[in-house]
Amino acid sequence: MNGGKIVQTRIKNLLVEKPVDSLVQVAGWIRTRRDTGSFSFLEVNDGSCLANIQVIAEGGLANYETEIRKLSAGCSVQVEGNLQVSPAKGQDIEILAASIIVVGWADPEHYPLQKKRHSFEFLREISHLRPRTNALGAVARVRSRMSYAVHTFFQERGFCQVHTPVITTSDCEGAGEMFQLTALEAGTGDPCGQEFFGRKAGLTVSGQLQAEVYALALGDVYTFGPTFRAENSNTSRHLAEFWMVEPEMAFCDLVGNMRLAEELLRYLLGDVLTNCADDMDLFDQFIEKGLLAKLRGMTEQEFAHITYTEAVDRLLQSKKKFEFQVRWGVDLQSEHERYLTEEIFRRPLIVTDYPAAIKPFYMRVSDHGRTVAAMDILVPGIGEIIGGSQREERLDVLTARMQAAGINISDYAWYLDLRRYGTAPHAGFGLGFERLIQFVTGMANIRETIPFPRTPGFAPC
RNA sequence: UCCUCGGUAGCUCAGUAGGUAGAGCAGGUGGCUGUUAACCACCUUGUCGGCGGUUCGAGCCCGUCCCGGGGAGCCA
Repeated sequence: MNGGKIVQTRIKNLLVEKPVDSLVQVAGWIRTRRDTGSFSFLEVNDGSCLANIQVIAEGGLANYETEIRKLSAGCSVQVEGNLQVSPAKGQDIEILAASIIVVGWADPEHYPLQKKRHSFEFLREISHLRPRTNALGAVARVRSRMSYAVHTFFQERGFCQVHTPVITTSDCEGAGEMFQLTALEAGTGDPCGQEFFGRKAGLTVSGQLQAEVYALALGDVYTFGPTFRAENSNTSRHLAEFWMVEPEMAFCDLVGNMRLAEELLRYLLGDVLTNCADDMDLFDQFIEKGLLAKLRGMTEQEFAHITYTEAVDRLLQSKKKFEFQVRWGVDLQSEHERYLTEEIFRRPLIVTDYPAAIKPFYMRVSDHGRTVAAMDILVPGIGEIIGGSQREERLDVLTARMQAAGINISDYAWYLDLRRYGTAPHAGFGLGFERLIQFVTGMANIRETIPFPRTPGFAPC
């Protein structure tokens, strides 16, 4: 170490390149130590990949008795030594240490992570340490790769990324409760925060309305950022803060919208299967048996597609007894959605053309006026993963719908201007990023798909 | 927010005719072995979720609150 960052090799590269008989240096955290009579085996993980590298620490090392025999899970070390072929089963290569520097100790009496498997509920209580586990580390790498793939997908297709605001004064109807913003100390003044922006402001529930602005200037755009919902919702599929991918395309209708959504999902699945193979194997083996087969099937098979009306018919025809009755004009319940995607079609399903009365003002009304050009993509196990629509581009129709919904037109003058000046058909959708990660990793609870989950009553750091 | 099941050692859990608690793993000590969920022996550990109540006596019964799982609503 001669100032600056320690120069070392990432374990991922060592395991791929296997530069046998060369001097290597790794830095990471001890997973386990096993002693033999005269030397010790250390499992070191540096987070670059799922696998550890085995380090042989011989008794002759200067700090063998004083330090190495005291190493335990969680300690950070810097190891230098010769990479050699391992004579025993279990690993191809290992490092015969020439020196091991203990960078940071982790008192085994108090370090909460043990060698054994922990419950995800417990790990959630130590969100600052859980990325050091195999499963949560794998989720973090998959999440990073998926994020990269989202950008690659859109950039390769000429989409322009737009950073839509986190603070907003316009509510995106039908997108849940908005967190309200204030600059005042609690209880000292206007609770709605009107003192700062001059009007009620909150954290965005969707970047869609602002994305529409840029779509009607740049053509194809997308936003990918944090989104907030103040709903008091406690399920394995909800977060108060989550990330959403929202493309918006000008001169595009519902068909083009559906095509893009399906293409995006299949691209992302293919990418992660190719580029996160080891992590995905872990999920397939320990989190959801058959996960890989399920995902591969999705990349090969086209999504099913039916209209809401057809979905209602199919549900009515089925002999299945539902808790909630199926009826045209009423939104599909979770049990209906799950039955459609898990039992009837057994693959991702796009449902389109919902009744206008149950959908927000911005969705394009059909000629007969009964339905809107909406689409939901349902996947087995998760339910709705994408929701989108063709937007209402006709000024008079949009204005009428907003008035019918009781929306203050003057607050949305800017939104109506998009229809007043050079309006164009356009469409887009929102993809819940964590729900996608949930689907891809097989994690049962969405709180394991984001580093620091925020849920009602839970935001520890 | 509603329904439902839970909260006991650091972790995962057992523990009802109400009589102040156990196991496995982890941790500590010693031994053994190119080990890899290592193994063998011994040892340590508890405001039984919080508060209140019933009772001579509560982990166990009652009330209430908090937290977690599953489901619902809401949604992505």
